[in-house]
Amino acid sequence: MTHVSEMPGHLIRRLHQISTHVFMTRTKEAGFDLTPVQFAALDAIRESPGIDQAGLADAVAKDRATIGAVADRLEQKGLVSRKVNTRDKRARNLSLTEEGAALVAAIRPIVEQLQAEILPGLDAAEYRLFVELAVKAAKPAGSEPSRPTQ
Amino acid sequence: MTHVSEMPGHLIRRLHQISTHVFMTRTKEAGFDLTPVQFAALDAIRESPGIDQAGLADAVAKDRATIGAVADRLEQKGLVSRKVNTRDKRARNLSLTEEGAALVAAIRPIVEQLQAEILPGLDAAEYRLFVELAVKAAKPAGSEPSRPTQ
DNA sequence: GGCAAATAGTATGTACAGATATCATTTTGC
DNA sequence: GCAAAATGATATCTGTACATACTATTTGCC
Repeated sequence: MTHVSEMPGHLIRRLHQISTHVFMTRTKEAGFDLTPVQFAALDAIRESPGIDQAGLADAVAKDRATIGAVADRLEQKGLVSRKVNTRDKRARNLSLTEEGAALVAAIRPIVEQLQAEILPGLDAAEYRLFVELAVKAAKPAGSEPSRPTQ
Repeated sequence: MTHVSEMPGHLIRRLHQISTHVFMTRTKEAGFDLTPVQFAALDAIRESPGIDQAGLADAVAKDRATIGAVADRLEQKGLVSRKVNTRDKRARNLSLTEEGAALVAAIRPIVEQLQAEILPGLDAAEYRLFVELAVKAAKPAGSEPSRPTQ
């Protein structure tokens, strides 16, 4: 009988927890107050300025309700601006403020560096292997780039 | 420059999401209404009947506040009984009710089966490799069993 | 034996995370 | 061109998840 602690579900939950903790600790040390999801959202907006919330939800793999709340907080922090799309009045186009762009630029190197700390038990080769397997596992069923999300 | 979608932090968050979704879908299909954390807690109590909440928090790697809330819900569902420890009146000893024990026995095979679905993109060998790497990565710094958590 | 430190649990507040329902607006199907 | 379906966003609800602060109790130390 498999022990719960060796089931992928439990292991992944543990890693998620460690990952979040490392992120929060390191970024706070560096003087920032941002969650992993907020960072992911900012980075996605940087890559696709003017993206709407549904598009952002898709880009960071969250649902619209969650992204709405995240956008609220980012707007309140003055990192993101939200403008009603003139062509589709249902949609809100998101873009980084100057402050938001500066913050992403400053925090990105830190985030890249802390990745290694998320998997401290693995050596370089194992780390690469883990990432490779995780990418493969997290990819949606049809792996061909036939549906470019748009 | 590494893309966010290939950073361990993001990959792990995605996998966690998929994992939770598979768990909820499959167990609901089978007629159960239980979250992954609630299942983990029940299984830990089954393994250590009479464990207190701090011990349980340790066993499933959550903090005391979270476990208090989980225990509330499990008690309300009639799956767990909470008794004040007579020797230490601060502590509450948790054990499975008859209903709780029956539920764990019924749901455990389902949970074991759905694990494979969490990583659908991986073949058997890759799956085993992933679990091996995840176990290694999730293990606390000092890997020797010198500190048996008690 | 008595007081400080440690510990178990609870309460509160913030932030995801997803389900569901609702509303406004746009697209479509005919 | 208009009703119906689809879509973008918001609101609400449940459930983690953790930090911090607080109470009650126990333990350690002198």
